[in-house]
Amino acid sequence: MKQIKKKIFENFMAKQGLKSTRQRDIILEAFLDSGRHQSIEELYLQLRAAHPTIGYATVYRTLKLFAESGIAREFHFGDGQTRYEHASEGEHHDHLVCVRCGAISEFTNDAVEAIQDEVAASYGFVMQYHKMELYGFCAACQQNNVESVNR
Amino acid sequence: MKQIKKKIFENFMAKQGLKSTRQRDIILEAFLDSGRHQSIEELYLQLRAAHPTIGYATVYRTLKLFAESGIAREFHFGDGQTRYEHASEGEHHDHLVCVRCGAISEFTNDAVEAIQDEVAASYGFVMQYHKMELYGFCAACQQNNVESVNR
DNA sequence: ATCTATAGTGAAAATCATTTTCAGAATGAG
DNA sequence: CTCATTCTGAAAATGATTTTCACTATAGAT
Repeated sequence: MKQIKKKIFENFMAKQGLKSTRQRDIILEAFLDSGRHQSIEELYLQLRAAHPTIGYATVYRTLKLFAESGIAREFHFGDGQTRYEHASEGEHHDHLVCVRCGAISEFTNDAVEAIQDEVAASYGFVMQYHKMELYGFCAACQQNNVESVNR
Repeated sequence: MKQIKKKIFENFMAKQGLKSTRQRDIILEAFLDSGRHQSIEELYLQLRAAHPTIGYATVYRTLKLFAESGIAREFHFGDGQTRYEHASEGEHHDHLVCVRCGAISEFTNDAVEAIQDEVAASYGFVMQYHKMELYGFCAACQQNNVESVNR
């Protein structure tokens, strides 16, 4: 999986006439190893530990390239930060976001996918992509009052 | 409907010990008369025509109050601007967003609502609210290549 | 109606995430 | 190895939103 994505990105860069650099390799590696739904800041701070010279702007720029190449997808969950998650061709899932601790989990539901196509069709829409997010209290946050933050 | 919302807001303000002011009345009136999905800037510019002295900050502050009181709902459609739409107790709908002209239409689908509850339950989630957005090309944009912008 | 504590306002400054600029550094096709 | 091109990091710029601050308006008590 990781190798496939590296390959996809490599092909994308070649096709666009863009160069492969040490920084991009480092950021790609870190992104692929990271948990899903990382914010740019989180990834930057993590990177910075091992590679103190990498700049914020480069992380921004590189994550944008990942999204363009198709190996990542951009997300906004209303907290003002852009997050990136790993993306795979043909694969789609939706999100459950805990409004208390911020934990984000994923789910897939075929019925939802089907209904979406139906709705789009009935409005004469040609759908490109869609988002579905359920916001509420996750199981953990209902039980304890601990400040559990886990994205 | 308009009167009901005014009443709801009035009650909310009273309960919070907040004052009723000329500006808030003006903004409320404009918001209720406006189309749905207005961005803050759009509403501000419209207001400014009739009331040149109203400040940007006041519009921001007042729209936040509308959202807190329940008569408005905040939305982000990925264009970096916050939009507010009219909200009513118990009523829910989702959105179709045209990626070309930006037109936003609404739809409701009971099956979607039902499935959402189901999914949330299966994850032990207590759902507060949810969002579903379909992005694609609206019927108009498929036909003509005109720069039709209509939110 | 008047006082007065409190909340509200507008303008400008501050903030925060993100983007751009710019001068120097790295890459890779030839 | 050369050299045009792309990259990079740091800092400045941007754009949306929030806060600050001195002043004003509101509303409950007098």
